[in-house]
Amino acid sequence: MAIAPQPDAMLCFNLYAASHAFTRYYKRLLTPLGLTYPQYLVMLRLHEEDGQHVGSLARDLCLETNTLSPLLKRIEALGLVRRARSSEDERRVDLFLTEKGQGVAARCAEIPWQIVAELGLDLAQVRQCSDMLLDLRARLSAHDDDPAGAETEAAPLA
Amino acid sequence: MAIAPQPDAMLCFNLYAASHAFTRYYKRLLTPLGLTYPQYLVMLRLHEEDGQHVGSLARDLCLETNTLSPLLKRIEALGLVRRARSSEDERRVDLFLTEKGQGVAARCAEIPWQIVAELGLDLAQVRQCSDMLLDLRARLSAHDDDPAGAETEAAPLA
DNA sequence: GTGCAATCGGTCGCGGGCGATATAATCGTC
DNA sequence: GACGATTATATCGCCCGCGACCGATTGCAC
Repeated sequence: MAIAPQPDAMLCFNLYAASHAFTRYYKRLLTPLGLTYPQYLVMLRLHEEDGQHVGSLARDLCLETNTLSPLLKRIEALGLVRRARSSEDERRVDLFLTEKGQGVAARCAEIPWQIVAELGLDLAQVRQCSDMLLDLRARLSAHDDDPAGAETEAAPLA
Repeated sequence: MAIAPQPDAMLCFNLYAASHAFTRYYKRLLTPLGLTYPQYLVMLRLHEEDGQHVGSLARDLCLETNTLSPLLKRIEALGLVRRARSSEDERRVDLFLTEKGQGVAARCAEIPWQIVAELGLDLAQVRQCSDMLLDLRARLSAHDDDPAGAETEAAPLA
């Protein structure tokens, strides 16, 4: 179909397309809560561990702080989180769920189970796929810092 | 690490994170060509099949035309493609690689092999993962039209 | 032919995602 | 205490990605 011949192009494109498809799928459940998918991820993380600061959240979600800053202001404007300069380190901004935010976060936490049921996903397969993606991500980020890997410089084509 | 307990949340987040990681990884190779990742996808498709129209490209790449229209104007401004109203159907806009565009597209087509080599990916595993993602995408889009579960949502149209 | 629905591509607005850059707080060293 | 380096967050600009909506073209009735 699309991007046919090259195996890696297939993989990367399938990641790209599946990720967008999942986000679209979530939208049906998130719009009633007034949230977008990245905002939902933030709520999930704060539901697990309240009082984190911006950088911690950025590391967990693999995002830059310049992505999170405006997003956090938006969900603050929705009355879901409170942002407060840390007293320990005035550079940091700690994030706390409001009472309303705790309610929304609790509803967010139910969504994944709902989706597994709806899609009829096999949990073992889900786990296997997740592991593959984790491995892939590790390989990708390993080459991030290590520009032009140790040996793989020549042979652009097998 | 992030989004721990729920298996689906793990899968969806891993998709999300791996997709972004791959895009970042590609950036190192695409920036020298002056392309972004979605622009690269368009070039790949036109390399495979020149003269497609906008809607065809949108279907192949799972994007909306309102995403592609500005993107196509950008790579037209780069001198890589030519946009022309179809003579058969004046509603359609056909897309053709310029001479410069053909050169860039040829270089794009080499990138996937380069990446497989760099990452040391196992082709069988890559294929397996791609297949899982395709299956997942099929399930997701199947539920797109089919609102919620099978719980008699009273489909508006038979 | 006339009229109307469907199709195609487009603009607009908004929310990401990130590179480059700015600002303030903290740390390390003197 | 002074001061440069580092760290944490934020701002700006650009490019997606898409929902909502628009104008033009086409096809299908009739």
